[in-house]
Amino acid sequence: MSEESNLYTFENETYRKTYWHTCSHILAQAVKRLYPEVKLAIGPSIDEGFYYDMDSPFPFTPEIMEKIESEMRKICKEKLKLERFELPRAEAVKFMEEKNEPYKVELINDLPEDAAISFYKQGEFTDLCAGPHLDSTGRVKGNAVKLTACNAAYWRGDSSRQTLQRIYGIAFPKKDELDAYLQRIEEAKKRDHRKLGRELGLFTLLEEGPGFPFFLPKGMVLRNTLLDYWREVHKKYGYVEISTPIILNQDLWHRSGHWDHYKDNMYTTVIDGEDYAVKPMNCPGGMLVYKTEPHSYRDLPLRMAELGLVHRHEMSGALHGLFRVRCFTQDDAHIFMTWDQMEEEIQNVVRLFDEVYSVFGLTYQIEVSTMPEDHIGEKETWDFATETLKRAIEKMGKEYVINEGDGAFYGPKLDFHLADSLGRTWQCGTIQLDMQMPERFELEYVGEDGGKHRPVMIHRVVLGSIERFIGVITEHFAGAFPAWLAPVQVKVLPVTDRAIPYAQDAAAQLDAKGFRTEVDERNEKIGKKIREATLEKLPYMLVVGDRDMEAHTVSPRTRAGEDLGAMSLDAFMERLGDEVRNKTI
RNA sequence: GCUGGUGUAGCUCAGCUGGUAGAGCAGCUGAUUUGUAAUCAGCAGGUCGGGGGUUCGAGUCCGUCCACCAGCUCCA
Repeated sequence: MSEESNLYTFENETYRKTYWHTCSHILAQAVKRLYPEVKLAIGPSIDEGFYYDMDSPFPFTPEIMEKIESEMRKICKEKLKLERFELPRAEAVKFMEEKNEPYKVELINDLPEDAAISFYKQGEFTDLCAGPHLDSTGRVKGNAVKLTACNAAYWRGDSSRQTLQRIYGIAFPKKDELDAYLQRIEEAKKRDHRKLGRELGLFTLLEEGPGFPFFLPKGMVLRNTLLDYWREVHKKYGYVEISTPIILNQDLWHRSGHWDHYKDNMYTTVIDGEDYAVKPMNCPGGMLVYKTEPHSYRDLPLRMAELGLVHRHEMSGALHGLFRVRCFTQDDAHIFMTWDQMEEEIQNVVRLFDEVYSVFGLTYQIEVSTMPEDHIGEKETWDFATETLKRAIEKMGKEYVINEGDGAFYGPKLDFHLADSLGRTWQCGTIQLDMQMPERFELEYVGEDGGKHRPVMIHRVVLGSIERFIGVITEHFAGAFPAWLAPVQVKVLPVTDRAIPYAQDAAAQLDAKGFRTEVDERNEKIGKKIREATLEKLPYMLVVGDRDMEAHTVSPRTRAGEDLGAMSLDAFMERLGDEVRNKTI
């Protein structure tokens, strides 16, 4: 596809963002027409739509939002020309002062000395804006504009400043595109892991422990199956497993630097008059294990994995289902190695990631997070570590984006953002390179030369948090987990009471082969049993009735509603066994 | 933590301007024995998120705390 051919279509990102940006001006104009007392802050386009932040003396209720929407439609019909002009700084400030727009005045004052100060005028409305914009409000299709939400946002994203009200909107060139978009949002709601988690009996969150999830029996089967697989993969990649305590004394946290950099998020306790803290990360425990015995260069790289339960005090407003909790299990590992093993070892970790993510059909984008303001260690060490991370993945042909200043306090990292089936992304895996902890804990190994040397370390998680990952795959699969993961793989449904013993016998055979099986012995019609088993989203139902008893068959049905017809139980078990072994998605 | 909203039976939700709670599903009991997405009937189930206040009287009004939801901030 040639570049110019799609320049003015909605698929072109630049055009789309320009379209949405003009929408945000139309939104502001509509609000100012209806409510002149509202003060305007900023209104950009975003990845999906646009918003405008405003300071309003009253909340924007749904009724008000509808009024604004219809005013926006009117403005589109008016086909107002958008005209750009510039003003010198002093006049620009005066212009916005006269309009009584204090936020705009602040924005102008903060613009760099040499910046052109530009405005866009449409009808009676003029806004400070760098542009670009569509040439007329008539270019926006009025009936395909929708204001989707109104929420709080801080002025300039600073939580210590004024709370503004942000109105979100979306717009498309065609009405049916808007409808399709809204339908996709509905679909995402149906997949919400909090709803599915309750319906499928996986986990629950209770008032007695906000942010501390309870796993229910079916959720535990899923979790343990996931962890069995995790252990299998890690064994294959040369890891050993350890477990370290949840509570450790406060001296340790001072030594590791966590106390200085992380104490606001840590739970503390006192034991026998001494201060302790509940671990928010597993690394210090890993350091102590490393130090329990001397190491030779022959031991390296030493890959120590730990399914570590950590607790972090997250702000109450940040909690969200299994995605953001206050206690979770990290599938952590600390890899100790020599400096010249770094690159190869990073690649070894990435290969493990690739293998695991592909099993779930998840794709990812890599972010390289660099040195944050709050950090330990020298800039040169950081630069070296950051370059090593980049080089390792570049050599594997991986692409990445830079996330400036978002590294951990002890080192830069590669973050793996997984995209689910709806295209939403979640940060799960991370690979962090650390030259600080080995220093602080005085880790050593004996080199080929017989001298003592300091190892470097990788912290890494693949799934990230087991809880979050279960949330992600619940939404990714919409609760219909692949057979190898499904808490119940087969439900046997006797048509009448006469078939119950036959059903129990089939279930016993399935069970003996290791398949997770249930029998629906209730006195209900087969249609109801099928309906309910389908809603439970389990992979297979086995209908068994008089005909099957006669012919020594079972009649499997998939959750997708496909009747596979009568077959022998052995034939069915072979089919299911293949699916489980191959981890078919 | 901040802004706005919500909180009624296990779940999904009714309950008008204040007059001490209702449905469907789930559960239990019984009838029914049924072949690919809901058989019928009966029974039981709630100090209406907590604790205050206003009132003759509060699920309904007011303040407060808690939890949840949307977002901001922060993050695995």
